[in-house]
Amino acid sequence: MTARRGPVVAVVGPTGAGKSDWAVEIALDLGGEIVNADSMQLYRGMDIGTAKIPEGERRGVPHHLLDIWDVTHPADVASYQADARATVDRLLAAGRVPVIVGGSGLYVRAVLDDLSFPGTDPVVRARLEQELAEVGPGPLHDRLAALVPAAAAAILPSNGRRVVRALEVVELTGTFVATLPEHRSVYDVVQVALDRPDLDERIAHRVEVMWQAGLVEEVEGLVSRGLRDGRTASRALGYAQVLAVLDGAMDSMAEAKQATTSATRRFARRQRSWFRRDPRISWFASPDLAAVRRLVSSL
RNA sequence: GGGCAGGUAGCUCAGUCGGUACGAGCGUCCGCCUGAAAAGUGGAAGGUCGGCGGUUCGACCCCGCCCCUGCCCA
Repeated sequence: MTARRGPVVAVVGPTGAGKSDWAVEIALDLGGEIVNADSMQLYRGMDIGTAKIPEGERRGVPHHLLDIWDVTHPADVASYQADARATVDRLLAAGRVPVIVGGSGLYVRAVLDDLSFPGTDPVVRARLEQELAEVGPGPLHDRLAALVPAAAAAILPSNGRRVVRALEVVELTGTFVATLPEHRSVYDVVQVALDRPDLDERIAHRVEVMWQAGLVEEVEGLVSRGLRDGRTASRALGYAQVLAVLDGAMDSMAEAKQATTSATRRFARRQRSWFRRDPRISWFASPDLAAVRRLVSSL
């Protein structure tokens, strides 16, 4: 493992709080560059619905790991981790401050913390998923319990997704650890979270603006590039709902908009509970540049 | 003024031939999360069943009056 070094800044928190803009300010202030840690902004062409910061608002600050995947590419934390680590290391070597920004909790941890992902095997995975579809999660969980009791105890029998992955890893490596490691970083990092008391209203407004800005057209354009086949991209908030209307599964765009708003709020709550358990994070209700500067200099 | 339908969880609604509300979805709150993570998943808290009175051993469910909402007729 690499020796601890930095500084690295991470701007996290629920969606719609204004992380991107604050991160640009921070980068400008510290001589840094942005490293994206938002799983959906990794996709090329998904701009409006992911609220990707427009070129014109980046104020000259280089942004890395935006638009690196095609919509058909299934998201993959492990490969993201490799890319992000390489980027961060390169920036540090150049004397720049990496400013990691994003609301994908697992992705942020994959960059900052000592997480190493066991391998994967498409064949094994496909077989297990097929089995899951046929018999449901119960029997698979029973099997996991026989193989690695501790892992089974930590994973609920109803969570087919996790059970499948656990079985896959067991098949590949002989065991599986079903709990996340300590919150300990491999870098000297300052993590700040931005949240807002009026986040729900902001989200509703943001969704409204996305539709006005042409989200529907964006989705239509992406469909021709294979969005429907994108395992991850097709499920993105806003995109999934527009697709549902285009496919006739949902009646109207008004309904899609409403569904997007409530799903986004639900997502924001999940993000909060993810980041809340990380004791290293300092929370802010509005951007505070001076506070970040202070935290960085006290590293 | 008359008629009809309805007033049950924060919201939309189920439900009970009179015997402790089996409620559901959404929302809210809390939690989990190692190669799909804007995904996946578990739990909890919320109801004096519109008001008052009556019948009854017992009413949210029956009767009366009243209030409110919607529709219809005048």
